[in-house]
Amino acid sequence: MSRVKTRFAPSPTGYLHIGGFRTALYNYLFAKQNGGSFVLRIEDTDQTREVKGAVEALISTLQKIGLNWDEGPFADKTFKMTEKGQNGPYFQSKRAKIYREYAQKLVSSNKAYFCTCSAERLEQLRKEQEAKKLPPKYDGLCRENTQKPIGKFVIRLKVPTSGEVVFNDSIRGEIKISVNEIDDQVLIKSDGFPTYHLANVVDDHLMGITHVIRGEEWLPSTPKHILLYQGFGWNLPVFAHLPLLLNKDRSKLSKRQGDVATEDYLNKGYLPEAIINYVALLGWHPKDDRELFGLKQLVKEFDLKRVQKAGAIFDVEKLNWFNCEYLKKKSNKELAILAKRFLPRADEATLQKIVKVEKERINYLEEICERSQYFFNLPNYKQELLVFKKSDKETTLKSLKLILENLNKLREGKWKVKHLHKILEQMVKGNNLANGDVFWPARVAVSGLAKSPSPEEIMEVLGKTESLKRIQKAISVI
RNA sequence: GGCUCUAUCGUCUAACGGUUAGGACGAAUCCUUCUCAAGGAUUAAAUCGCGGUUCGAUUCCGCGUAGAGUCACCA
Repeated sequence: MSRVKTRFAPSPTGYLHIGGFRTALYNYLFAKQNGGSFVLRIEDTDQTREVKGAVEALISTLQKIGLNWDEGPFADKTFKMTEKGQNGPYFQSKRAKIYREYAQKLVSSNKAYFCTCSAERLEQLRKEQEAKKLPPKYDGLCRENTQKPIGKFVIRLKVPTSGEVVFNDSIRGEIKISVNEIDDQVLIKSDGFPTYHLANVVDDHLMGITHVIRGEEWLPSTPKHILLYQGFGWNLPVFAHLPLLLNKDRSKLSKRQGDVATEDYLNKGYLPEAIINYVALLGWHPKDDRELFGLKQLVKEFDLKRVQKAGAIFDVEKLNWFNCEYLKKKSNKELAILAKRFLPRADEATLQKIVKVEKERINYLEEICERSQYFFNLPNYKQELLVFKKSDKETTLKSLKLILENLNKLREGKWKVKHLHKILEQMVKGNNLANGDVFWPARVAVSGLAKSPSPEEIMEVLGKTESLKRIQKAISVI
């Protein structure tokens, strides 16, 4: 058995679809656990669909999330964005000549032919077939055409007229399709570029791909690919068709029903490790009940045999949970760096303090921006909010005055949660008050909110001056 | 419509043909508590239907049903 080699072969549509990311991840995991390599190949043979900046976006997302591809003999070394040790992805658009040569070989061996049918004729044909309720298929008019025509032409695959294609999918088992279901697929388009099917098969063979791990949407066209392998006389790779990632309504995961771009999640401040962990578990599960896995552990534990057959709904709620778990593992310092872009106004020290109180209350880092506004500007609040539900106005006023008086005695250097808490606690005991009489108004005074972290946490972030100012204000409005 | 794939709690999923069908997310309740969050405890929640094979079927087979994917000079 030759060395394992897998590939991720996206077409550059502008962003990395989360389903595409899972495909890439599984390819990566499988290659690495077998000591093999993982290559990236950009399938950009459709000149009409070129999206500028798409390749760079794709690569930058892959790099941000930490999936690195290996170099290969066909790597394009001129590609700028690559880093040390990575010789860049393959670009099919730069290999058009290779595909044409291979298509010609197929024609020479009578496995393909030149077709000069016009778009109009094909359109006409389709309409007739539809009217007769027949499946739309090329009628084979040019089937015997082995001479290269003058002018525009395409090259089509000459699908056998009888028999069936049988292959084994390592996730789904044996799959059988009659050749009658397979159309004489265009291999080389009239612009000289290959279609997906040809380029894919030629590259997978030339690059020595041993395992083709891709989305289930490719299952119906796999027989065409097998016919191509057979036409060339090449050995088949192992095929594994992954179940689809689904919207809530069980249709194929798409835009319009939430974020499907991996970078959207990255931009919102979901951690790469959380995304990797969650996505890995969408369609795969280890033998036991463990759920928290880092990339390295996944490489060790992943098992293609345990990949699910049915599609999986992408549920943000569970992603949130994973993200919270990984957020908790980060130090305040690390989080402060990551949160910087969401709170550009705050300095390093403040950021660390904010992160400390908010990190357990957010699902993803972007939320910290909205959530922590009260640190910078005291929101307007109704004076009634200052009074705890089990308290009254007089007690609250008395309490606030006591808070101001007692906290004022605390030196700036000791303005920490621990000491602040102790003072407030002693105030409660010493004055025969309830916790709600003291902590609630203190909290509302400094946050202006009905729901917030505890008063002492907030005060530590605000500092003595600002905290006392806010308490003073509460006394004046009540 | 043809072809192909798929089917366990709301969601992700576990279960050599033998389990009180397990875990996680989410939900609910309670505890803790100044509120929120976190934490702790508890609860509800599933084998698509019908046949067959078998002592025994979530598991194997058939038929149905439902859902999805795919039928391009897009990938």
